Amino acid sequence: MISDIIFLLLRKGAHHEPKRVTTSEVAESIGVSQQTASRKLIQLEKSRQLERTGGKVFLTKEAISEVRKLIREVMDSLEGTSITFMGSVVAGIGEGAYYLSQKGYADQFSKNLSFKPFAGTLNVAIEDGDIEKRILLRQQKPIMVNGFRKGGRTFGKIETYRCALSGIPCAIVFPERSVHGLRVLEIISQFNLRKKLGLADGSKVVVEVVAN
Amino acid sequence: MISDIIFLLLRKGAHHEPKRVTTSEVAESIGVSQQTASRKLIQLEKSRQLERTGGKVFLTKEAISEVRKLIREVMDSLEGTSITFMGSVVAGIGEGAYYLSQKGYADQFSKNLSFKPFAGTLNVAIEDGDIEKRILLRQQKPIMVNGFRKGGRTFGKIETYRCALSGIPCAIVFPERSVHGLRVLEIISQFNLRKKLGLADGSKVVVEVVAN
DNA sequence: ATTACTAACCGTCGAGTAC
DNA sequence: TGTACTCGACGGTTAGTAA
Repeated sequence: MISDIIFLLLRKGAHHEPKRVTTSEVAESIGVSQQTASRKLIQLEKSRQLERTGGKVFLTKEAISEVRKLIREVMDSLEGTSITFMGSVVAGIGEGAYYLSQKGYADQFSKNLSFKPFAGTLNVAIEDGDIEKRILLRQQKPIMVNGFRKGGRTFGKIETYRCALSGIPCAIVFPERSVHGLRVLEIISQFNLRKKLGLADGSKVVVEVVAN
Repeated sequence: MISDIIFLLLRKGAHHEPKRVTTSEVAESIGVSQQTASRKLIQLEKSRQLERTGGKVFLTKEAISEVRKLIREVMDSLEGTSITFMGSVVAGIGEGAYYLSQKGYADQFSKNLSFKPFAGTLNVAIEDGDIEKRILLRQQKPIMVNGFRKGGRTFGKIETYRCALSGIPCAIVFPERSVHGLRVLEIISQFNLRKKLGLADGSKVVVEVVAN
């Protein structure tokens, strides 16, 4: 069983570098007393899941490895519930970037998808054989991003679905009035996917939809 | 905090369909008494994380949703923990080219890694300090390329990991029976990397592993 | 066989407190 | 400030056992 504290420290980034964390802080976060938090930290230190020096906490490789193992196991189990598209990168017309730069959308993406999107979409033309999967996907309940008005212009609502490209958390977006046909998926992510994954027009990609 | 039992049931596939699970089985798996397991199952049922009917257990959508949330959080945190090897190009013995020319492998590479590899591998000797990173890498879930038989010969399975050299998407391959020691990584790509990146024996390279 | 109750146990929790 | 010790009390755990 992986302790709550490990997940907390992971969220704090204590796997990268030692992070300053007080016992009261830990206590607050996991809902126990300062004393209990202190004791638990000592236990974790003894079992070599973390190291402490000068009030700073650092997760050991062993602990991270354990977490990775759990994640892998769970992902394997959850697999099969997912829809997978094969496709290739196609050029966009830069319109996605315009929409993503709108605060009205960006804030909602951050809130609902838990990442703030890079200002640009990756357009993926899916293989003919996978087009029916698109119908399947659209039958699922989307994560909604509401429309808004700004400067006399109306920005329509956007329906999104979480997905992953090469393990990177992304989202497929379906704007109310899409300029794309049924063959193209518009994908947003925290990163510039072309750069991060070394993609160019024509690059083959696999878009794995993960359930919300 | 997500209970051990939820992860156990997930591994059993109790999110797809009700699964037959006994309290003793659960007890054994999580290292408690049968009585405790029984109690915990009752608690989980009360908190609507699972449903039980006729000795079968079924995870609720709520529980699965919770797990997905955790997984997403952890993956986001782990992001950027990417492993990077420093190394230098070394001469190969041309064996890689022979393997890659085998249709049985090439097709799978195309499918699983989404590029059809150039018939030749780049061998990179990693720096001594980075050898432990190799262990770390091997703990991650590889992209599998299955073995096959052809003309009475057996070709073993290959475990691969996505990586990038100077932004070019590549893969590190670990054949089941490798001729290389722990110091050498075998890298494949769509391109002739020596040509494309102007590499010669001894050239320093950075191999960046990207999450699968 | 399996599940789940009761009862006694023991371990964990947190208040108080020293450092 | 913040950490970690002691110790009384509470709650979770297990053995025994009934259904």
